[in-house]
Amino acid sequence: MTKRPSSTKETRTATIFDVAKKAGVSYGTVSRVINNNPHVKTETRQRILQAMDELGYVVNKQARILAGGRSLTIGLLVPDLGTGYVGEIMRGIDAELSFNNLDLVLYTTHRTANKEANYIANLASGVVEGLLLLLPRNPVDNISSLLQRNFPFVLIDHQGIGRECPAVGATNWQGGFNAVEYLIKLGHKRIGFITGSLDLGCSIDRLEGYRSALRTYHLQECKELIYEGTFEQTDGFAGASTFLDLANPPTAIFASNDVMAMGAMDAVRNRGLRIPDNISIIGFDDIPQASLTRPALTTIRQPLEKMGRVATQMLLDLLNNPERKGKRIELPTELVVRDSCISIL
Amino acid sequence: MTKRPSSTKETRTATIFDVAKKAGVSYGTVSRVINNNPHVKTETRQRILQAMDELGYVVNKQARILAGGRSLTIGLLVPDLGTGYVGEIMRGIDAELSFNNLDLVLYTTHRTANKEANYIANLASGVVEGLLLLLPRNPVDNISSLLQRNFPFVLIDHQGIGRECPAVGATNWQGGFNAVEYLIKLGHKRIGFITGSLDLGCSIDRLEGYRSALRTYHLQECKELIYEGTFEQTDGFAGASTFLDLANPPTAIFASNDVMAMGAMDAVRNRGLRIPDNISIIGFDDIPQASLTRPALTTIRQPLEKMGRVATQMLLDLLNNPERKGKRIELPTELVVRDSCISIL
DNA sequence: TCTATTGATGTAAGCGCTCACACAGTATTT
DNA sequence: AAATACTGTGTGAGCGCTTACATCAATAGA
Repeated sequence: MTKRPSSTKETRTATIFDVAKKAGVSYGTVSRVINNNPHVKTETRQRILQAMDELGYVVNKQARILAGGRSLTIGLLVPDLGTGYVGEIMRGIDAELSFNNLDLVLYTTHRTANKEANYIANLASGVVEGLLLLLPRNPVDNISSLLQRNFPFVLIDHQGIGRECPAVGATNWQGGFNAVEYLIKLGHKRIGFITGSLDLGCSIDRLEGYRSALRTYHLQECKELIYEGTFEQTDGFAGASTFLDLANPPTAIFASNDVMAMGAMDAVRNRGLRIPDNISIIGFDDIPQASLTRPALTTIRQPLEKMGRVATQMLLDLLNNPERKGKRIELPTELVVRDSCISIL
Repeated sequence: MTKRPSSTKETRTATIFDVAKKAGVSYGTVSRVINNNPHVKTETRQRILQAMDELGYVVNKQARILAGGRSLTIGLLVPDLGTGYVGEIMRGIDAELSFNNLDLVLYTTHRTANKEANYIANLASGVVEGLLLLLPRNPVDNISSLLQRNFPFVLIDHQGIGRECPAVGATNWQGGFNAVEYLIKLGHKRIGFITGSLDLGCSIDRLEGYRSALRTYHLQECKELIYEGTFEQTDGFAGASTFLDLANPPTAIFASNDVMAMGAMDAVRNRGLRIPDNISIIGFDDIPQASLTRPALTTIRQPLEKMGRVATQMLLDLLNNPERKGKRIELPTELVVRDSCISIL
């Protein structure tokens, strides 16, 4: 309960009253300038701006929010930190926010799971103006609560519930299709697929893309060539191992994300096999590590950084136009050919 | 300037007054309960707590800060996002903060570079109670400003100015020494060293560790075997390339961080040489990618996640005991042997 | 038994701001 | 020329809380 230095006399920071006094106007006018209210004479505005500058005045965010103003900060809810995936998206968000002079409050899921009330209250008390939800774990609860409160938010890399939510994703179906098509054109006929968590729409879409490509090229879908994973490296390892144990193992493996692809690479090497000579591997995401593996991983690039950017823009748009109903945007994926796939024709 | 739903009548959240009314006490007493003031009868406290619970009351942070209370959030200043290095440290910070029920506001350097005033003002107005500075770019300015304001902060992976600052780092000297000692014991006599940014204390320390190890084992330090980098992958590539152009190239390269080590690996492979057969490479950090490279990178592990944790604990300690003068803590580094170094004895 | 101390509560003031309203002055309309 | 609009500004109230002080009862010390 220590008193902050800022509240002691000596370090007092300037308030609108100080500015008003210095500029010879009332505090109300200063407030108008702060809020870009047009009803201020240009000359007066100049004078106030100058006074602010000389005093080093900066608006007190707490007071502003409390009085009903804007907080100019948005919240970001992420499942966890430290994976390249989240980092990339955050970079995009940060860049966009920075450009618009907004602050970022970070919430991690494990935290808010315990303190749901607190987190909701933060929203309610205006700490953040809007929310960016990155791959939320228990989306239905959160989202319906937000919808009900009419609180602005954008989902990232998540389908939302009932497609009614503002969301930014990638063309997962197309990406899956392209990956498999690429392998097929390389001559592969037996292609193993390691899925992501099937409770996530993106995973389903990638799976459907895989299936569709097989159908398009008149290949039979084999049950034993689909392994259900959860986006973890160990799933990739296990999936690939399972495939290699098959009597008739696949000649190529498509993993629903890069991390699992790396796990698969490990499994393959573990058997003394070589990539891509003995088996081709393709991933999904193009996280920064993908180009660093040996062999460098061929993958479907999701524009993660851009997804962050676009989602943020969308949220800002929603904030400025509350009546607007956010829609779902899908950013195109792209095949990035590196060294982990080979033609067997 | 849209009004938040929270300020409309229908969605009004409960205030201390609502709680007070429900519990049949005055708002002051409710405030006491919130702030753990001992002067409340246990029975009364129970009643208030229950009322809070029933009303779903949560304290309004803005009002609390404005009135002079604690914000319960701390700020984190990072140079950028998306590298494994920052992510790992953030994980530690987040875990510790989460444990203590504190929120996190994220500032990235590029942003605050432009908006220095804003950032300082945020501090002054109590948005954050303390600050964690991760590898600040222009540390002298920031730090002296913070010291002068007597504002609580902790440096991470940075020496500070004049060793007077609370800081958490790793045993960079020892780590550098151990890396080189390991190579020497493997029989290497010509060891190239790629430095980090030499304006950072940690880089200097690693360099000194390198030198000290050479001296200890009676090896001559060669000017041409020290390449000055800036922690970027391209520096690793350039440094290794330079070494390989030497008439008498080194048999091992020690890079001041893993990212540069990866760059060096690329350069080596680019010449058609093999790691570790033709040249051994050792890094520093042990970022998550390090174990994914081929061959897996031998490196000096910095306990990044732990550094984040410890720094956070230190900051919390500082907040609770303002009179205490934070000291510098160095966490031990550790040699992680993987596959990128080989004995040439 | 009377005063000093502490415990438990209530109350006033104010943190720095925004918003709604009031009101003067100027411009535009009829 | 009067009515109507706007422009530009000042003022009051209040956001939800903490803090300092006031109050009053209960206990302790003399």
